[in-house]
Amino acid sequence: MLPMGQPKFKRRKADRPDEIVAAALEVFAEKGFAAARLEDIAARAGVSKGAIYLYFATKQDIFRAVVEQGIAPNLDMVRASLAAPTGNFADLLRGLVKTLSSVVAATSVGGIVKMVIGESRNFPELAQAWHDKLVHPALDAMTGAIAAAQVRGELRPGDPRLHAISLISPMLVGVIWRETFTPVGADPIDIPALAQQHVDLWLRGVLIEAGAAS
Amino acid sequence: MLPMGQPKFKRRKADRPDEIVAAALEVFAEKGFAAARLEDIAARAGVSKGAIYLYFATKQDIFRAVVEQGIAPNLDMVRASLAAPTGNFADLLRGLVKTLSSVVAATSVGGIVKMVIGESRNFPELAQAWHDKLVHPALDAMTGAIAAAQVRGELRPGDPRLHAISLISPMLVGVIWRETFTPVGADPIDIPALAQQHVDLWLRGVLIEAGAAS
Amino acid sequence: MLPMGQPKFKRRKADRPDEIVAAALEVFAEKGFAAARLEDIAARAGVSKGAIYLYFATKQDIFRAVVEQGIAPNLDMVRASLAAPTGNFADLLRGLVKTLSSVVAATSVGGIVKMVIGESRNFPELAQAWHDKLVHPALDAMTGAIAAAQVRGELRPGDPRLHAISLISPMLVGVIWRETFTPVGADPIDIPALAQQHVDLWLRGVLIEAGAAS
Amino acid sequence: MLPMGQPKFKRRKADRPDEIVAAALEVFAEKGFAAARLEDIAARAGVSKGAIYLYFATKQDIFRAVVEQGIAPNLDMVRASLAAPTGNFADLLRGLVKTLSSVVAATSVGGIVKMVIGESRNFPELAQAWHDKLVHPALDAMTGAIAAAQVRGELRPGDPRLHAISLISPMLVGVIWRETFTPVGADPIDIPALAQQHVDLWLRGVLIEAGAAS
DNA sequence: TATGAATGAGTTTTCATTCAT
DNA sequence: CATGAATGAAAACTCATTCAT
Repeated sequence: MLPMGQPKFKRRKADRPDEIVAAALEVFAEKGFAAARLEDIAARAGVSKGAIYLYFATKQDIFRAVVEQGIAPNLDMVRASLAAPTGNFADLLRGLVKTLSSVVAATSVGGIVKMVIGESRNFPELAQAWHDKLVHPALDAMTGAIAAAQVRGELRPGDPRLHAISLISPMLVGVIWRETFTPVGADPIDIPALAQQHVDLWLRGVLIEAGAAS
Repeated sequence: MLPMGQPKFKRRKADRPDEIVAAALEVFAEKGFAAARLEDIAARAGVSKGAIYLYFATKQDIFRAVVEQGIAPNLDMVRASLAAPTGNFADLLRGLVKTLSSVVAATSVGGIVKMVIGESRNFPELAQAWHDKLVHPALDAMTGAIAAAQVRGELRPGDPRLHAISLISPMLVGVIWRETFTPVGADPIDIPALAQQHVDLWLRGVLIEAGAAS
Repeated sequence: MLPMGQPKFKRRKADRPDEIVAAALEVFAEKGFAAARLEDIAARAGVSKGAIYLYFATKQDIFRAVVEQGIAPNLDMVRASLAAPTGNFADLLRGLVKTLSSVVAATSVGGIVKMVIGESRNFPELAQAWHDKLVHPALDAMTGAIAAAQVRGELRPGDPRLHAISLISPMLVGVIWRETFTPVGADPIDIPALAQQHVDLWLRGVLIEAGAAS
Repeated sequence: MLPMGQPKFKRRKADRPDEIVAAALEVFAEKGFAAARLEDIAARAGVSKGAIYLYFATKQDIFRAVVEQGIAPNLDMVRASLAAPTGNFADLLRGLVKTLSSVVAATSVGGIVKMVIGESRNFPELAQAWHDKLVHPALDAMTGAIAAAQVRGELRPGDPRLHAISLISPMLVGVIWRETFTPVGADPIDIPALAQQHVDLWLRGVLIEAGAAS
């Protein structure tokens, strides 16, 4: 029996749950919920199978933690963008999209999005949480901003919610493409470039109208 | 009313595979591959578990059949749209999108798309087949049409592949939304309306420019 | 509907059971009872799976028929050998062994023996039938002949049953070797040569005794 | 009585595989490979079905382990016998046979031999391993010893390999008899007695020749 | 707390047997 | 009689979860 207790470099137990969730995210994103094996998650988190049950009661709980943990940071980002000073719409949008596309490129939202989509029928509560807490507020905010800009005469008329959807769709598709087709040899999509070109086009129109060149 | 009543016979070898694939599509789309139970597929197809193995060697084979069977009809649709008379780009596009959005609204592509995305890591061959046989050709054709229209001076410059992605993204997102969020109480997205407004906007631009006709 | 009945070359239905038994013998000998598939037997017999059930109620019944059908012809052979005129023992034995080893070389007893050995615990009735109807009578007859020859002073003393076993063992081992090791590349055993040399040796002794050369 | 009572603990990773192999040997020897149920093996080993899969990947692997584990100890025995001091052939042989027949009487080779014979077509690799590692070396050694004794003038001429086969056959048949016919009521064969009488006879000859010493 | 051997319920897969044609 | 599609009971195998250490 060692006289002086544990080695000081031992990982703090307080970090364990996060490490497990991080490992679980990888495995779930790769295999989906049902095909993911607790043993793989444990191995990737560097703990034993049994240790996982010290922090989570069931496999479903881990999954829930993973998906819910993906909400908060993105929610913050959305809130931050909404809190921007109300300049003109074009500038607002360009700023937002820049932030968004860098977040999307840098984080693992991709995997979580895949999971939310793929397991929406098996975990409706999670799809709902994602919708209610993240997707709907974000979409709502953007819809509101568009409507306001329309009222101000900055934007043409048109259903503002559909406009909002049009705006973010390519980025979402870019993420899905990266998760789905790039790994099997498809040409990658340059998400920031796509986002920028899309927004430019969206803002300026693509048809060259006689006498109305930009 | 049929003169002699429907045959209630069990022997229908020729029809079985399609019935099984149809049932499997429903179950796989709902649960994903791993969580789908052969027993459920069998029950929904109205056959016994054993009968499935008269037509498919493994569960994976059923899955493959489902996903591959989703390629051909859509491929035909793409081909048909490409064979359209070469009018001006706007008309071509409006026609294509109309077809596309009605197909998307009427068929079960939604479920298959979900499966392809969700199981892309577990069945890379299928993701690849979908990409190589359907997604890439379709995207390529659209990219070509856009590039041609740019050359003709109908469209502004810009990366034509990214343009093509921008164009179809909202429809894809609409389908995913329908599969993911509508079932948990989210406001549905009117896909045809979205598609039309998106195309209009894409073609005409959304910013009201001084001196530009509507 | 054909006016004149069946084509005359159609196989007589009376032959069917035998054909099935013959096919079953092959498959059972190769795979053993449990691993043999009815479908394989049917295919090898050139009939449908269903047809088998017109002649046999269960798979076990086919197996019983196969094993029992292996008894009768061999039993006849034993009887014939026993009915031989009581010459001196050596001649009797040489005749018997010649017959025996040619039978063994020409027929499929090998496979049946394998089956009887391998399935003796699963079908004790069959092991018993083989013992009671074939093995025991044959062994008994030979034991009797040896005992008689001992009484006549032709043979040295010794347990006659053990002597009988000694005598036939090499032939049995030869058959088992042929079924077991020859197919995996072992040098084959020349059963007739083995039988003859064994009997010669058995009759004459192998030690060269001083002053007693044959 | 053990001082502290037997540990009734479940955790015995090191012992499990052997316990499972021992249990499997019994079940396989009784039922054959295909008819043996994992559940029976597990029950006889005192573990759950699942525990077996902690040590063996498939049912076939267990079978292989059982059969291969039967090779080594017998191989040792053969080697030991061969290492005997080169006395005259008769003594060598009597020693060998004594060892052999006691081993055969005391161990479970019988069951394994049955399995090797019965499953030779389903597991050719195992039949081959038994032949190459055990049967062939043993037979070869004996063949060599016989040939040498012939050269020394101790033994009469004759194919030494067939001689070797003649010599061991009765013991093999004795084992098979014990496994096959004794359980269904046949008179048992006294294997050591059979072996001794066989060797005596083999060495001395059975025909009483005029003028020959006993 | 932490481990990982052990459990057993649940799933895929096989195949003897049935039965509609 | 004959067929072979269909059935469903049985068996191999997996893996989330428990628990002795």
